[in-house]
Amino acid sequence: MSPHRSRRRIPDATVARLPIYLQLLNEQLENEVANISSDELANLAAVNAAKVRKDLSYMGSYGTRGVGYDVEYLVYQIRRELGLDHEWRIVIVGAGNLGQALSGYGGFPDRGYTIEGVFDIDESKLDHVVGGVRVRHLDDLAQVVAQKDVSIGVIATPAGAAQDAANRLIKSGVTSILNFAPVVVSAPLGITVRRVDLSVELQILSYHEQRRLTAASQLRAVPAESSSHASA
Amino acid sequence: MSPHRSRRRIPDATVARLPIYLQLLNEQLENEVANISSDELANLAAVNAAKVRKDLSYMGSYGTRGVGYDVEYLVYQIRRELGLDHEWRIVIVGAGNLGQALSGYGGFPDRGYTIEGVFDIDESKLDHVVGGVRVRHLDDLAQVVAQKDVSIGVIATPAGAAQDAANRLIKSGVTSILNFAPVVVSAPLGITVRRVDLSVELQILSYHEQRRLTAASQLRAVPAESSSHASA
DNA sequence: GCGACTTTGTGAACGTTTGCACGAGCGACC
DNA sequence: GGTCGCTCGTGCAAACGTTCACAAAGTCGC
Ligand SMILES: NC(=O)c1ccc[n+]([C@@H]2O[C@H](COP(=O)([O-])OP(=O)(O)OC[C@H]3O[C@@H](n4cnc5c(N)ncnc54)[C@H](O)[C@@H]3O)[C@@H](O)[C@H]2O)c1
Ligand SMILES: NC(=O)c1ccc[n+]([C@@H]2O[C@H](COP(=O)([O-])OP(=O)(O)OC[C@H]3O[C@@H](n4cnc5c(N)ncnc54)[C@H](O)[C@@H]3O)[C@@H](O)[C@H]2O)c1
Repeated sequence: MSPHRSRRRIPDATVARLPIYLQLLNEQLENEVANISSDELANLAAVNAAKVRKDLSYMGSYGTRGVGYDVEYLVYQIRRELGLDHEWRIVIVGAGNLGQALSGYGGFPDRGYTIEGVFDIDESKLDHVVGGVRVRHLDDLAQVVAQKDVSIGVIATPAGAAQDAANRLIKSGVTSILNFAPVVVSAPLGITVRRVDLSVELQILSYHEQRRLTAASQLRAVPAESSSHASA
Repeated sequence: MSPHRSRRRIPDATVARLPIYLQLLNEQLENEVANISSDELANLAAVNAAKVRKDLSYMGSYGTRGVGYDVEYLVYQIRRELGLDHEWRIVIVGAGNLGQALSGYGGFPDRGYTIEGVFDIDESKLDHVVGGVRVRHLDDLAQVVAQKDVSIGVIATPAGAAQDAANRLIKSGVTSILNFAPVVVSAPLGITVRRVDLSVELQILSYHEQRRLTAASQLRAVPAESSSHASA
């Protein structure tokens, strides 16, 4: 496949927003909306309309002036750019509370991600079936990754085991890692690591909370603080 | 309390890194490391040393030239800045897979967050005890939030119910929301909303995966792509 | 076919974040 | 007390990201 290949490099900030546009556009498709303006999409995503246009322009995706964007075509474009025209195979390391919740999560298969295995070292968890996937021993990881050509690994182990899990994933051939453990895992260049850390999120929230409190107690009549952030 | 109050406004990018420094510094404390240089901390956090120094300087936290930073004092400073010298009360809306995993998660109480309630509308889930917290009916939300002075709400409902959950939280008096549902929830100015979306993370990963593939198939000898991102 | 209207695509201005480079301060040792 | 080596704090420039503002390109009604 190669009608037109990834032209420019897309800025990180834009890449992080494309999935959100995609989700909103899919909702529009379900409501049989065939066309959408940058302004409408911007409202849905709670961002600036110029940003939407610029983001979309990176994909070379063309709207029609005076009209807007064809929703279906836009969905196609974004999916292609994000690599969602492939199917991605993933493994989960750690079959505890979080690992099990993830295994059972419908959001994976919905979007073209197939869970090829869930791994743990706890004997008592082995062979349990969670979310339709049997828990296997961590020692089988390399084999499954190689055999099924898995490229994404999810770490759902306790913090102490996360770096080891990452090492094993990388050694097995995984090139992208999503880490839920609250530690910084290091990886060689060429491996993409992203961290999702609940406590970091909470601490950012409490920073703003605290700020609100002290701001309120200090000056009573401030112009109007910008808030309602990176809305979700 | 007001020994010295929040001086300047701290940049968002810095606020997002402070929790990570904090986590690393706490680990250092456990290892009885009393002092740390910006360079060492930078290595642990996988960022640039100048960035670490600048980040810390926003707090007015002073290191000692030629020596480094006192770990304990730095921990104190960051905690204060993030509002972790208060205890924050939170509620969780949605007691499904994710809500239950969150309720049972040790990471909350560890860091000064107290779960004051878990709420659902599914009769069959009411009064179950998950993670030491009894599941209550959503109709009790306002009462609990008011009575316990809850400021943070976590949304773990299906996507369709998330906006309603947010509305109820806000009406009840919550001012910060952490949303796990894959939708954009809108909130009035003055409410901080953060979104944690698994599928967004995966799509960002697959974008990079896809990029690696097409880059490899196009030019064989590129200088060396920067990767190994926002390491965790 | 023309004018009124709409909405895109993008240059340019502006704001934020990063990273370098270096002066200044501190400790240690002579 | 002087010198040396280390590490902080920060001015500055470059990179990155956002927003404005407007010409260009389209639709639509007549
Ligand atoms: N539970 C949550 O809601 C939640 C939320 C955010 C983050 N987290 C983080 O996610 C991670 C997992 O949380 P959890 O609640 O599922 O913990 P858990 O203790 O329930 O599960 C951890 C699992 O990992 C397994 N494990 C331990 N060492 C392993 C290794 N070396 N290789 C493979 N598996 C190993 C354990 O046997 C266990 O099954 C933790 O780092 C936690 O901080 C959890
Ligand atoms: N399970 C995961 O691993 C996972 C991962 C990432 C994101 N998510 C997202 O988190 C959310 C919850 O996921 P889940 O797997 O726990 O789903 P779930 O279906 O297991 O749980 C949802 C719960 O919300 C309750 N609920 C429904 N409507 C409600 C309402 N109006 N008010 C209060 N409660 C209501 C339901 O009764 C149910 O108990 C979803 O939006 C999902 O996309 C889940």
